[in-house]
Amino acid sequence: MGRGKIAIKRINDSTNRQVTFSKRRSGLLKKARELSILCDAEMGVIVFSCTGKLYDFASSSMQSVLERYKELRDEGNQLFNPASEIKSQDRSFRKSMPWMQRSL
Amino acid sequence: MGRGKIAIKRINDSTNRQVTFSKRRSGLLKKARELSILCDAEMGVIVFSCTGKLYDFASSSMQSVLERYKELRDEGNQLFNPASEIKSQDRSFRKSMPWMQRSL
DNA sequence: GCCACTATCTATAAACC
DNA sequence: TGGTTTATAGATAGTGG
Repeated sequence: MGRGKIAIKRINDSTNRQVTFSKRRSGLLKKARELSILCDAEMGVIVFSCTGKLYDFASSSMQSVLERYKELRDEGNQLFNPASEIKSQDRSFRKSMPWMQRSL
Repeated sequence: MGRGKIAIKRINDSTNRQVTFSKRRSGLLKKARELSILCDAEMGVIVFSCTGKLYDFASSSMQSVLERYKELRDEGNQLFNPASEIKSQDRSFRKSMPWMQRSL
């Protein structure tokens, strides 16, 4: 969008990259906020800038989103009950996440 | 965007809400992917539909994003070293997140 | 590195299959 | 219920201060 079309690849010029990051980051967070409100969806967005600064959005609270994410991952993992029904998921989220076990 | 303008408030009609969710979710994930590539930013997006289905995107891996998020939260919390320098953050992320302590 | 402008590009609300 | 089309709203690339 804008005066010219750009290819989706890393922007080499750091100044331009920073400007684009600022613009698109705010656009992304706005879209996230709108989606959560319009569709009553729980969601979270976490973004780190190149300089390590954090920007985020959570419809409820990030804690709630991450807890729910972890629960769904645990279910998908079926670490302790491999025979039980597996909830359908679109993508490959059934990989083990031992680093998150017992964190709550 | 579209034939008509809509207010940013919960869509009451469930069919319409579902359609909008589907469209805007894919748009959001696309934007997230573009931002991460264009600006070389590490990021993660987690979305739950009304029906509880999970959709997400992570530039690297969700594990990496969440670990980094936790680390930054811990720094900001300064739970064990309140006198040390506090990294600047835009928003109110310095609330305690005891539920995440010692999870890694 | 940040705000304003605006020509253009993209996302999407409705309509239609 | 899920794709396709189309007009329009919205996002943003390039530019200037």
